[in-house]
Amino acid sequence: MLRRDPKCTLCKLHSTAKTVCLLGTGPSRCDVMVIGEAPGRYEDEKGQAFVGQAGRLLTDSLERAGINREDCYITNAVNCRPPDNRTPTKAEIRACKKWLEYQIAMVKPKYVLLLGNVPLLAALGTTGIRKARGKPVEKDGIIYLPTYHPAYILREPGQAAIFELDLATFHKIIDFGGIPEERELDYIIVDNDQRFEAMLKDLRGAVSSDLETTGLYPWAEGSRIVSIGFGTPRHQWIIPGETTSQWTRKQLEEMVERITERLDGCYLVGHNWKFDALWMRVRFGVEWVAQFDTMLAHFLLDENDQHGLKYLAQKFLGAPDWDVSKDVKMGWSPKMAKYHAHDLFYTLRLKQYFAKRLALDPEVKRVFEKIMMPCVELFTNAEFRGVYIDTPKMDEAEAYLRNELETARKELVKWGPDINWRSAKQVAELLFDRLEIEVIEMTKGGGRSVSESVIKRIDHPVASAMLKYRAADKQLSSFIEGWKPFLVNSRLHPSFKLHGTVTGRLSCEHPNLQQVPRDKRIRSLITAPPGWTLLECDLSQIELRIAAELSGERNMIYAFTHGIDVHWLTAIREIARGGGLVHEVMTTAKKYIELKQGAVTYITKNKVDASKLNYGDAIQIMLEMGPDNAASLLEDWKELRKKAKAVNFGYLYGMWWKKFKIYARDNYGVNVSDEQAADSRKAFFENYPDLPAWHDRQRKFVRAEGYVRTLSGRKRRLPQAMSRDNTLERQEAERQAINSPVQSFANELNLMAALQVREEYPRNVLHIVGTVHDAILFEVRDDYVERVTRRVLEVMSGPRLLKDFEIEMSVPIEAEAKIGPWGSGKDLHKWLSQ
DNA sequence: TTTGGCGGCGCG
DNA sequence: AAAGCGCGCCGCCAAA
Repeated sequence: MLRRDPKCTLCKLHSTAKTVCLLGTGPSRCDVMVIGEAPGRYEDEKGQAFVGQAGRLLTDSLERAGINREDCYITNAVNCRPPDNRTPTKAEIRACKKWLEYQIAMVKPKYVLLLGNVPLLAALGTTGIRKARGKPVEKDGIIYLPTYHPAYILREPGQAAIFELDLATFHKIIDFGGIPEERELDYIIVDNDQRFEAMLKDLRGAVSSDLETTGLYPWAEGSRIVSIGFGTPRHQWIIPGETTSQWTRKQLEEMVERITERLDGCYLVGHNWKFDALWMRVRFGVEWVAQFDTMLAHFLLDENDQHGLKYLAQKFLGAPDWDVSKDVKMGWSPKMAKYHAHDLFYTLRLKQYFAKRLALDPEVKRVFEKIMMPCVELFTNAEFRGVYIDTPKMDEAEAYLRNELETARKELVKWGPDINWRSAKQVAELLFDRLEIEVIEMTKGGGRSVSESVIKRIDHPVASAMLKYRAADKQLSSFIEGWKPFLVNSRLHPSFKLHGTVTGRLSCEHPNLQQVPRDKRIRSLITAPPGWTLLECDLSQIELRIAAELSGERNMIYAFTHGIDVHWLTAIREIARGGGLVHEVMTTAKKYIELKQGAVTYITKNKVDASKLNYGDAIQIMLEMGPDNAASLLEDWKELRKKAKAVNFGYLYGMWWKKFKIYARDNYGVNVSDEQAADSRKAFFENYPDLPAWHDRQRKFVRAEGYVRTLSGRKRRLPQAMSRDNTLERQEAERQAINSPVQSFANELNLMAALQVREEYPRNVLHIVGTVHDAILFEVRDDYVERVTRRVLEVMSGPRLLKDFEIEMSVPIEAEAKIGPWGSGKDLHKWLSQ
């Protein structure tokens, strides 16, 4: 056991220090050692190292990096306090080095963190912390990582990020058991049978896999897999693929088959695995299921960051930039093999690291394991199946739209024969310069806006032709022409990105299935092939239900538990308050009573007679009959509900009345006065009095913590909310803190249901072909439509996975089904009676 | 010739 | 003073 020497006289510091030879603290034998500069005033007084402000910062930062201070031996390069807070001199460092060597000999650390220039000089004999920091150095079998001293961070808070990054690097080194970038790859090109057999034997435990391909779209003409790779903790195996002459097609197929068997017992790791799984499915017809996707793991750990493999490897593992040019990646070469080996190597290493990070947050980990990873497989299948397109109908739609476009164009050329009507700039010049129409709005970039909202307000014959042109042009270019390049055997294969949004919703591209117009002419092009039926099931009013659940809003909860449509409730309450539409309310209510052959009973159990109907009762009856009944009696009510829906979402998520004014004008051509608009907002919160407190709770939480969580535990990090000043960014973050848990959980419910339904039916009966935020699209075999529809609605109103997440909802969840071509499907009742 | 920002607009 | 949230795609246009 090492003994300190309070009578040490190796340098002059003993004469001024209160505590002479203040040695370190921590386990006398451990892997990790931290070396600081010298005791400060507080340490000197206390006789204990690293207990001041800088010590606390060190402890916190170590913890954030995943290192427990208790597991480290912490000491200083110089063990007596230099007077006047000066740094130790070189001579003092040299003199005290003996003590440092004793301590190292005792502790026998594998990894040493050097805090600042003084320990850098003491341990490695070099100076220049700015250059040396962040770069690990190996000496006498010990890995040293220099970084700044925490005291420097206290003085220069701007350097905190770098300090944290270095500590993260340090953690990685500990975790990895060495300096990542210095550890050599050991890759083997599988170019003969012996190597293939050796590879199979090596495929056990955690195995990373990755493909190199000729492109991004596996259905494209000439798409091929260039190489198939596997990474183990021992080797990286690269199999020359379809574009090489190393193996015949038959040999490759046999190899893939044997690998498939072997992978059964492995823990398969991929980065954006859906991509690779899809390629293997398309090119070889095999289904390789991964247990860990490093891209999705990082997405859950930081949704605000990028998730590319190279970026992450460099950020977390200190990897070099191993990227090569595009043409190297697309063709087989030794250079490409090495590149491929890097992908495999770092995918496996990232898995080690992210698995530990996920383990620190069990809630997020559960989302990863129970939702994200199962969804990788679900969407691989959805994308592989694709959506079926009614191509003859598509041709008809195209002809119709081309005709529309031409008609509009003929009208437009009367006003500007030489104008490119797709150019906002040229249109603005025509309208506001040549035709001298008054400028109505400016764009964000300072141009004169020619948006739909502006054109609608222009009283000139050119305006209506413009709107017609735009509508036809948009549909034609985005949904007819835009789809053609992706059409393969009458199917589109959109790509769903599980990491596509900060809230956890999916995004979709190539093409985007989630932005298909509701216009039947386009939407109904998506259908099912003969023998199958398209089924769409959506969670009704799901965001409002979740908002009601989270806020505990009494009126919303009442409405949902009593089967009242909340958008309708808002609409009716607004009418009752404003006192408008008296005539319409009375006649609709009367008609309803007559329809019901006399008296009706409404929720308050009062009996109402048509002849003695008063306005208050009429309002109650309107509420009870709901929007569909009302609309069947008077068309106008449909619009009204739509308007209320926008009001609900707008005000719910923090919209201000000024925006409501704009909304009312653009969507309903209603010019609302400032007073009316402000009043409508007030009324909304009077109708739903518990919402403000929920808004406040969310704001307070996000300001204090810098994040919010969904019911499932998924995190939305909003560091901007922690700003001390009430900046625009902070307010934005606060609104996101309100919206995010709602939007996020709505999506998760949808995914939970999709996962369960998929599990319950085999693929010869049902395919999920896509999701649209709160809806699932299926293809169902004709003879199963009724059974499946009933079951899907059941599952969506309470997926089993909620139990795994210990979520109990007091607000009921309901789902609706539409059977038939998308956008023109019928509900089950109508479908059965056809 | 390619890239990125912008305006505009489709969806939940 | 200013205040819904979340996306992708099209074409234009200027810069590289």
